Amino acid sequence: MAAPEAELVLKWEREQARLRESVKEEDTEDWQRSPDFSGLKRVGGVDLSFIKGDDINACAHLVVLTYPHMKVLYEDCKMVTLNAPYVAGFLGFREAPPLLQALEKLKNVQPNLMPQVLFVDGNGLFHYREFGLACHLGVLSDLPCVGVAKNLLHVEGVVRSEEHQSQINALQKSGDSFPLATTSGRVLGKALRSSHSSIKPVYVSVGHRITLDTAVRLTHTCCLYRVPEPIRQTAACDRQPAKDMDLTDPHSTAHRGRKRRLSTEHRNPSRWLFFPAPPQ
DNA sequence: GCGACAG
DNA sequence: ATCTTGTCGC
Repeated sequence: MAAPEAELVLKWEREQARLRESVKEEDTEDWQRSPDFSGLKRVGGVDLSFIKGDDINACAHLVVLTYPHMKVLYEDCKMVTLNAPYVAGFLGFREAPPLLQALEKLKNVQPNLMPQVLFVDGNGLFHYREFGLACHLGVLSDLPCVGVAKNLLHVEGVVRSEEHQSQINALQKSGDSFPLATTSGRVLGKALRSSHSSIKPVYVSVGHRITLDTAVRLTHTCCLYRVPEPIRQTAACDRQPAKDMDLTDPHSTAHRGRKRRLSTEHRNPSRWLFFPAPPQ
């Protein structure tokens, strides 16, 4: 946990400022304008998973699901060695490279399965310099991206205060949200109650080529549980059982998530709004 | 000045 | 990020 090199941080800040100019905060796709997202067929999710005492080796995951049914179309996980340390505010420099490689591989083996939008585990514009991991991946891949963080990053005045907690308490039902505004008034993201069964919100922000309202609406429709399915399925690396305890094997039990189970009993009720199924 | 701070 | 164990409820 050595202090990050000041010189490196300065270089990273310049790079973020440069790439920030390419972020598109508008809905660039037709399906984004549609009330029910008709035309949207594939949603992707990316994430990195680690093992207890090792923070330089990780498993890079990429999954592509059907929309709106959230069935797995493609999944890939690969062991990678990271070159940058974790420094809050600079996640992109650590995680973007291997995730971009996974997208590149998909483009080569199954270009027809390229997702139309990518869910990223982390923030987008809701960031110190308005350039979180979701923006980083968005700009470098030019794919529409949505940032979804499970924990609150302390950005310009937005902190875990009593005020913030009371706003969370006011989120009555799945789909409710409140804006995350800077001291200067700019709304950088929204806290969304993504499912009926979880009180803890998820923090949604624009990554690239999408509007904040569209990002929040889309995130809500992709949630069966608190975490959007594309990101959640990323942890389900439950395929062939590992032969030995080989940590370089992405299929090792150390990287294996829980099994998939999509029994209707556990689904998010408000999600039925988008299906020809029973209400509440 | 010190601490807080996505994954 | 990751570890940790059971428990209560639909």
